[in-house]
Amino acid sequence: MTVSSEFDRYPKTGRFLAGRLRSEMSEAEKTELEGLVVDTITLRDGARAIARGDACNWSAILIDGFVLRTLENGGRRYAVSFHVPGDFVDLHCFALRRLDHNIDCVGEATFGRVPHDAIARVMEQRPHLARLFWFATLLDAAMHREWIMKLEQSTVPKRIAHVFAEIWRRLEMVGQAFPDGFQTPLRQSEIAEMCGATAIHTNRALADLRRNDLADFRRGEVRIRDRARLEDYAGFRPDYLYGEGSLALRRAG
Amino acid sequence: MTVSSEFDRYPKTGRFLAGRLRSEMSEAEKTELEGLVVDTITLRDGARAIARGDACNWSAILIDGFVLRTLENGGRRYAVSFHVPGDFVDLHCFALRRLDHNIDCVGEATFGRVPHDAIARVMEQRPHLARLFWFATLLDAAMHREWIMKLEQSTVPKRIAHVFAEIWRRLEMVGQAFPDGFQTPLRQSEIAEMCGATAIHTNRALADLRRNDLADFRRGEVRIRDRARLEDYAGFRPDYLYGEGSLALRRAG
DNA sequence: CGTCACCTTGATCTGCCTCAAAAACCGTGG
DNA sequence: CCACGGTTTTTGAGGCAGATCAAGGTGACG
Repeated sequence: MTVSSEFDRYPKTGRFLAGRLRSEMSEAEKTELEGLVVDTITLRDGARAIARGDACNWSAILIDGFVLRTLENGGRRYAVSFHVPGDFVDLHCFALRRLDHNIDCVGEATFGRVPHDAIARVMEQRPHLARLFWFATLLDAAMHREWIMKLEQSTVPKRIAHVFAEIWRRLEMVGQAFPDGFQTPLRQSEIAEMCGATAIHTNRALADLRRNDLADFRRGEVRIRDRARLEDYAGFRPDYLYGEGSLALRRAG
Repeated sequence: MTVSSEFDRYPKTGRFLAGRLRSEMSEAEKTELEGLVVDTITLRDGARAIARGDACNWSAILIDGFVLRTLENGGRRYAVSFHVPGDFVDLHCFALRRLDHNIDCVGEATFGRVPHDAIARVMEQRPHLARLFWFATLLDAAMHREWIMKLEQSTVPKRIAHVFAEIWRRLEMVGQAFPDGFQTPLRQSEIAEMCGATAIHTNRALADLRRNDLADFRRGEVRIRDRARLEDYAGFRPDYLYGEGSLALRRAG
C-alpha cells in the first residue's frame, strides 16, 4: 500500500501513521478515521492555529503544510517540535483539555478538524484505534526526548543537521521527500528557533554545513548529497521515529 | 482527600495523579488500578530498570524513589526527564511496544509492575481510566516541551534553578516535599546530565545559586528560602505540570 | 587511616551571543 | 521592465558562558 494510493482513498487522513503503524489499521478503522474529520481549514503563513491555554473541544490533523509547536517565554518564541502532513497535531488536547503550547503555521497549512466527542466515541467503541491514537501522541514524546538529548549534546551545526535529517525522514514516510532532499517553508530564523540559537549564528552554521558538503539549505529547499554522512555527522539514529522495522526488539521482558 | 490518606488506602498506586486528576478517579477506578499491580520490585542505586530497545509486556509505576529517563549517544548518558513516586514511568511501553530510552535509578527505587494485558483490559472496559492513563503520558510530553524550551533559552544556573523548582513542585504534589525544600538522591553529576552541562560547570553554577541565596544544594538536600524568587529567576511557570487549577481555561474553541 | 566517590578550584580555549551594518531577494505598483 | 520597501540572508568585531585539562579537597566507610 503506497502512501499516494492511501491518500487517494483517504484524502484527509491517508497519511496518518504512514510508514509506521498504518499497516495495522483495518479498512474499517481508516474509514472511521476519515469520517471523524468534520471540516477542513486553511491558514496562512505565520498564523497561530492553536494558542496556549485554549480549551478546545476538537483536535486538528495536519493535512497539508508545515507547522511548529512553540512555547513563549520572556517575549521570545521557541520551537519545541514540528509537524508534517499526516500528523495529528493536537490529539493531546483531547486528554489534556487545554494545551500548554501553540501551533504556528510556517507557510500555508491545511488542517482537518475532529470533534472531541467523536474521539471519545473511538475510545469507547474502538480500543484498537484508540491505542493507535495513543501511540501517535507518544511518538511526539519520543521525538521530544531525542531533541532534549540533541540540545544537551551538540553544537548548533549538528543540531541543524539533526533537524534536517529528521524532517527528511518524516517527509519521506508520508511521501513528500525527494531522493536528494526536501522542500520546506522554513526560514533561517525558524531553524534558529528550533535549535536554540540566534539567527545569525544559524546562518554561519548553515554556511559551515554547505562548505563541508553536508547539507545545502537555501530558501525553501534542502539538498543533501550523502545521507549517511549527514546522519552520521548529526548522530542521527532514526529508530526513535518508530518507523516500520526500526528499534528492533531485543528481548521480551 | 490528602495524599497520605490515599497512600494508606492504596499503598502501591495512591500517589498516581495526586495533585492532578486523581480527584476525578472513582473509588472503583482506584481499586482497579491498585489491583493492576501484580508485584513490586526494588532496585539499587544506579540500576537500569528498563533499557532502550527492551520489549516489555508489562509497565512500571514508581512507588518509591527517584529515577531518570535517559538516552545514550557517543558513549555519554543524557537525562531527558525524571520521575517521582506516583509516576507511571513507562506506561508508554504499552502503546509503543518497545522503549526508545532507559529508566535508571538514582538511589534505591521501588516499582510496581503492571502486565500489559491488564492495561489492554482497561482500554476495553474502562474508557475513563484509559483516558487518565493517556493523560498521564501526555504530562510527560508537556514536561519534555518545557525542558526543550529551557534548554534553548537559559544558561546553566537557570536550568538548574528550573530543575529544582520542578522537582520541588512535583514532590509536593505527591506529599514528599518540605516547606523549605526537598531531599533528593541526585548528585551534581546527575544534575549536570539533566542540564546538558559538565559536572564542573554545574558545580560552579550551584555555587552561584548558593551565593545569590537562590537555592542551597548539598549532598542530598536542597533548601530554598524564597520560592518566588527562585521560580522567577528560573522563568518557571508551573502550569505545564497540569496541577489542579493551573493553566486556566481561556475560551472554549 | 587509607581508599574511593564526590565535590571544589584554577587556567586556558572555543562556540555562540550581542551589537551593528550591508547585501541579496521578493512582491508590488508604476 | 524597473524602481521600491520590506523581509531574509550574509558579514564583521568584541565579549562572555561554558568546555576541557589538570589538580586539590572533603567526607563516608571499611
